[in-house]
Amino acid sequence: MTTAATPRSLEHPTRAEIRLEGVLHALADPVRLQVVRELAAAEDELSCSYFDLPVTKSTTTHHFRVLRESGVIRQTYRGTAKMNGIRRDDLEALFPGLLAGVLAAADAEAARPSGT
Amino acid sequence: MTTAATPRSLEHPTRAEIRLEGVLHALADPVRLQVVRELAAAEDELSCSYFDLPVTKSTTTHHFRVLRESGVIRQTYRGTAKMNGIRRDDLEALFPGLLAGVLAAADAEAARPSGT
DNA sequence: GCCGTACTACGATGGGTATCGTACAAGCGT
DNA sequence: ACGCTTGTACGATACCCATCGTAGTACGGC
Repeated sequence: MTTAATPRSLEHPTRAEIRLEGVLHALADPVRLQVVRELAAAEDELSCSYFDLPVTKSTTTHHFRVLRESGVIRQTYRGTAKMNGIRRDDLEALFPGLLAGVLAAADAEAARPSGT
Repeated sequence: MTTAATPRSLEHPTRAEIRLEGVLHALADPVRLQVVRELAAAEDELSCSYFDLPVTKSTTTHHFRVLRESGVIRQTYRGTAKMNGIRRDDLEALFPGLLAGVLAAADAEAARPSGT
């Protein structure tokens, strides 16, 4: 029983609650930007464990939460896995072209020879 | 004399040194985003003292430095004043459309009724 | 030469946050 | 039922950073 019911629901900001500052902040971290890029590349939703990030699992959870709470991604439970998808429609409605611009910029930077 | 010559030069990252992460970080702060928006709206360069920011002068200096060191703006001395201008060409060459996208997003957010 | 304006440098401070480890919870498969 | 996989919660830590105040430097004007 444990508590009768833990529907495992996740809090997401509504479209109106998404703040540009928060989105930019979320995207300003290299780990999170990598997640968003992979998520955007894959049309499907991806589980958290799909990603091979250079941090521990605790930190991974933290980053996914930042992305969710900033409104960049939507998370849903699917069994033991947690699926992640970009909130394209919401972001596009609020900030048209922003996501595409950032993703293009990330691609451009990744293609740069100074990729250390 | 002081030291014979203090050309008052300011260090700017070269175009190749500009990092997307740094740019996004710079733009993720509300004070700095406000500066960039005003700077983009005005075609001319603007002095630091032109801006009416909700922080002290020390903090203002700090924010302008972050913008300069991230490669978003270019600063030049003009007498006692320090003029600021957006590095449009460099940003456009590196991340085409990014600046425009962020500025449009900022405008969109500012136009939102939930502007608290 | 002096003063005022514009900006800077330095130090202090407080809050945010990226990171980790460990211990735990939830669900699936056998 | 048991354990494995997946992800979470909590606490600790260390660093970054936005903010301030005060003192100081640079330059132009009087």
